Amino acid sequence: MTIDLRQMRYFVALAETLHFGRAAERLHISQPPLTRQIAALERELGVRLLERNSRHAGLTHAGRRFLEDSRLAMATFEQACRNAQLAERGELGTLTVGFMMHAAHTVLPRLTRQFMNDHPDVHVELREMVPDLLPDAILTGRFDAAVTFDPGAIRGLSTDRIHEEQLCLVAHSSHRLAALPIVRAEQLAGEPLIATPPDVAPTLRDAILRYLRSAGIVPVFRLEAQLQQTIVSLVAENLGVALVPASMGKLGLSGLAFRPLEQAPTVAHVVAWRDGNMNPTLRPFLASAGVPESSASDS
Amino acid sequence: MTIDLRQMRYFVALAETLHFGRAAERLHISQPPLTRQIAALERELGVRLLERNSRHAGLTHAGRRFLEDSRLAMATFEQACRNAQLAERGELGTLTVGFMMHAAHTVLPRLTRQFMNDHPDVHVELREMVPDLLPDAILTGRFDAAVTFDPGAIRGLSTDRIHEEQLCLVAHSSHRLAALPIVRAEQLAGEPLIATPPDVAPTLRDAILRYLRSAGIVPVFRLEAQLQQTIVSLVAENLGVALVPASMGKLGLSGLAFRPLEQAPTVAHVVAWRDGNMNPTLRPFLASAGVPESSASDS
DNA sequence: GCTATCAATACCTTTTCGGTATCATGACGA
DNA sequence: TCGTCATGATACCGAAAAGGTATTGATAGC
Repeated sequence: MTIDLRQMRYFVALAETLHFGRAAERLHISQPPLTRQIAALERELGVRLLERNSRHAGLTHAGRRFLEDSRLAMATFEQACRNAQLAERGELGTLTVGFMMHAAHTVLPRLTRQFMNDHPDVHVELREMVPDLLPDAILTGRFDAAVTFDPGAIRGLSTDRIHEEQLCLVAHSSHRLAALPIVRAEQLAGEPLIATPPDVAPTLRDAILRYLRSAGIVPVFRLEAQLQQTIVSLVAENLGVALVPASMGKLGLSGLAFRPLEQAPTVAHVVAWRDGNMNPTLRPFLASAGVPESSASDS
Repeated sequence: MTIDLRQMRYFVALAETLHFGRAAERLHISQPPLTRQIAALERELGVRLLERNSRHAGLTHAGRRFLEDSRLAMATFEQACRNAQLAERGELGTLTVGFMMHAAHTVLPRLTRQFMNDHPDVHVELREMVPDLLPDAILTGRFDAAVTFDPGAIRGLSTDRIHEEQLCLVAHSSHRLAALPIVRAEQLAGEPLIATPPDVAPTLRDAILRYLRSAGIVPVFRLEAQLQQTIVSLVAENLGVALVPASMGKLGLSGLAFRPLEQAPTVAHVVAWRDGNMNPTLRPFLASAGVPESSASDS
């Protein structure tokens, strides 16, 4: 078929006025081209769309049907164009965000709500993952962005700090350390500690190690688990104490004491993304996360 | 926008091959026009659809979105064209059929099933109506066709007989006439009859009158109702006897006796339509009803 | 650095589209 | 009944757009 959207547009105008002259005027063309295009349309369709009585024209049944369908087709076409523009501006599309479980208790909920409010037509896919696997998932393009502990400098990966919190001590309520209003590093000497394995969250593990070593303590790790939630649960069973991000205290588990540390170390959450990720929805997401325009764009 | 379906078609071909030369070949044009049309499309949309690396091209996120939407838009467009052709052939559209209630027990079910089987995309609207109002409803265009007792010759109305049946006597089981295997007109003398009012179904009323008068009987109508079903129900209450189309006996009401009449008069069902009704679904409907092509077309 | 490949550009030809003028037709009024 | 008016169809012309051929430009791989 050589039928054209123009012919469809002409036909709709004609069907709505049922008058070649007035329809042509509305289309900003003269009457003869309109007559010709309609004739061509009818010829190419092989369908009589209008009943002309030389006095006034009326739609045939097929014409009425074609009018409805034409309106739909034109709307669908225009929607396609509009969507392309929205997609390029990052206001329409899909964004896949990986995050470590711990972030579900800190920045992720508000970040997600903020972004989804500002960009209602972006489909967001959230994927939980242990921190050490996130950088690779971003670099291979499986995720567009990630929220995790700072993984340090990685080639091709940009990061921006969006959250920082102190570590605190968590111990069973009956533990001797639970009686202290504030805990000093030296007081942890010889205490069996529960922590994440070194490869799962190196930043967090390192922060704990540095803190203890600066007080001359050689830590004893007898029990390890990947998730902070798991660690806290194990502490609740009195299997040891742990240094965890202060936000874990908000979970409201009973039988536990969260105590501040003197000169407490901090851990940061970052949002991370691949340099050169062209998903247009990424920039708005970074903007919602508070990443400065400069560091978002020079990646 | 001056964006064209052609450009969309070109883009889809290009997006599917990701190669200007091969896409152009598939479109039966040479490569330069394709390059130009795609460039024009991107310019008019204001959206970069392809990432060209001079070695091979890839879709941008917006391009991927536009590809999906373009496929939908093109399909919708083609559907519009196809539908117009189907509508003209009467294979798609809406047919409104009025009918007298009595036809629901005779020809209407099989006629409707036949037509809907043969024309699955035609929407059928059935409207019950008392017989005397049907011709006007057709002439004013509210219905495309009607199934009713023969209304006689009406200007602008064509009819074709599609069903004929004898009248029979219906009486209460305890009635004296119920004992007879066959009933003669003379035996109805003085019997109170239930019938339709003269203006509701003149043909039927006249057939009954002629039958009785030919036997020299002056009928006594003490009770009248519009619907044959109502009449039969009243007979079941022993409020009188009635002459009704034989098909009423199939309803299976208990306590009633249906008896054949000697020299029984017949009543016909016709399908009726307005001369010059241009609804394309009407011809196929008349064909399903068994109306000869000649009488359907010369109207 | 050379070559092969592929998209972009230049330039020309053909097609299509729109504009003006005019014609054909049928309704309406004198 | 004839003239007039309204309206869609045709004829013809100029402008715009599309496609074709030849060529250039850029880059990946040897």
